[in-house]
Amino acid sequence: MADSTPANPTATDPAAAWRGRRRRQDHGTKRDAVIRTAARAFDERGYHNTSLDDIAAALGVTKPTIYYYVANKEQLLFECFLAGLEPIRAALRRAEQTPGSGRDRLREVIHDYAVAIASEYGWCMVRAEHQDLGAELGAQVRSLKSEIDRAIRRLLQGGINDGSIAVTDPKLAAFAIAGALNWIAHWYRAGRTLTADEVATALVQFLDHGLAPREPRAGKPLPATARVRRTRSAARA
Amino acid sequence: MADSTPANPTATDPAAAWRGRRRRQDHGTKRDAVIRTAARAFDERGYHNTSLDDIAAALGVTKPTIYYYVANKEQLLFECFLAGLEPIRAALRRAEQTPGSGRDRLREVIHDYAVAIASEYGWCMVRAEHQDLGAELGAQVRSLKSEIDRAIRRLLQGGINDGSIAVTDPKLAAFAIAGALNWIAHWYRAGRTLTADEVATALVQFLDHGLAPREPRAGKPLPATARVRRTRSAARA
DNA sequence: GTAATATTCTACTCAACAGTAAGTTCTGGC
DNA sequence: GCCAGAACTTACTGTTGAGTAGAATATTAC
Repeated sequence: MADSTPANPTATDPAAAWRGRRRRQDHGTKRDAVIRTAARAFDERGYHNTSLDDIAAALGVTKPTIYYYVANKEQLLFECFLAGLEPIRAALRRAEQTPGSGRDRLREVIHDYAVAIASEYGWCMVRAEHQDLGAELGAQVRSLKSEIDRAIRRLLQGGINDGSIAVTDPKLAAFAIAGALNWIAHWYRAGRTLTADEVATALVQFLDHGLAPREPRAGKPLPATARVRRTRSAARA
Repeated sequence: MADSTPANPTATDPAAAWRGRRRRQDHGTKRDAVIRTAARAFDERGYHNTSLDDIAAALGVTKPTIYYYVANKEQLLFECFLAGLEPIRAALRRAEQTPGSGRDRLREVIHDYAVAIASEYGWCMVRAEHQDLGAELGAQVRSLKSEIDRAIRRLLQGGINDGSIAVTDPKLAAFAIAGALNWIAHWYRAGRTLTADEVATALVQFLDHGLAPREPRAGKPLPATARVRRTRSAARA
């Protein structure tokens, strides 16, 4: 749902915002193009290996032009983060208002979350270092991320309460689910064998299988604390 | 090999390798101290926000001393990666030689993998960018990582074949599991509420629950990890 | 048209930091 | 007690890249 503007060429080729007639383009369109191009460059080469000159070159402009649209490099990364995060927040808002079991609602969120991470903003959301944003923006990112974490935990807890989900530790489960989804940003490349939607659907299936209660019949809790034997891992202090 | 010296103070405080009266220390010990200190610094501030002067200062030496032990900054990161990876490779080797169902063997690997990621080398293994190593070392890292990925897929496939594991897509499942585990490097901090072993055990439980077949099959008794907790809530349609 | 404003450019500054040259000090071997 | 080489230092170089000043050009308003 991110780039749904009907026939928007800047979605596939942001530099198009500058090409063609030098007519006064919408300021917002160009700003979006800057952000999207930056996100792609960061994804490809990393934040520190991407100079603003690189991004400018990809857009067919010069470095000061970028400063006309964003305050500095930090803020550029921050905007990439926000742009990518929006669909996830939307999905969570939707889930809050949707009726249904916790598990059903979580399934929807997992799907949309996965698609969002598979987007060009995935890197900025998942792999960018908080230290690269300043103290100010870093704290904002942290806050937004933990908000999402809490929302997922709430969904899990809801599912546990209504019996649609069976996990022992919702906090750990939330981390595990987030990890499985965020990891998409590490391995997925658009345009290969799988579409983002296929990946999302497959992960929904895998995770949902793990969340489901083991047996549909109620009222027979097993005292199961599966212990891993052979603990010969050296303690690190 | 890495930190096997019994009462080794350099494990907690690598700078100790230089302190004390004993000037001429073992070359290997100091080199390990350099690598471990670098790993911690990278974890804390990121690769690019850590200068070699920072690492040198943490060790109580000067920058050229670091060059006495490693060729350059890239190689330093690479060594951190290798150091962290070793326990994982060991766990996989062990699994290959161990009898038992695919699921049992995978459980062991997951545990040891999680502990390894929770180590001080977790950042270097998971979050370091391949581009920051050169083409040469980057390719080596990629190769080692994909080797691990293949091993996990093999374990999954083995479990599918012997009926102890039920997943539809082993490739996707391997990514999901790796993601859940690697994500530890993003959120876990040693010395807080949980020990590495506790985290590992909890994740083993969560993931194992997801891998288990839905209902017990004939001839393959499953360990009692299943757990259904029903609260008194009514089901909603 | 012309003034006002928006946009983009050229041409810089300045600091950070990887990496090095060349010298100094320590230590074990003899 | 002297030497060879290991270990470490001080003091540099060169480059890269973020960020800026101010001029130039385009676009809109009138």
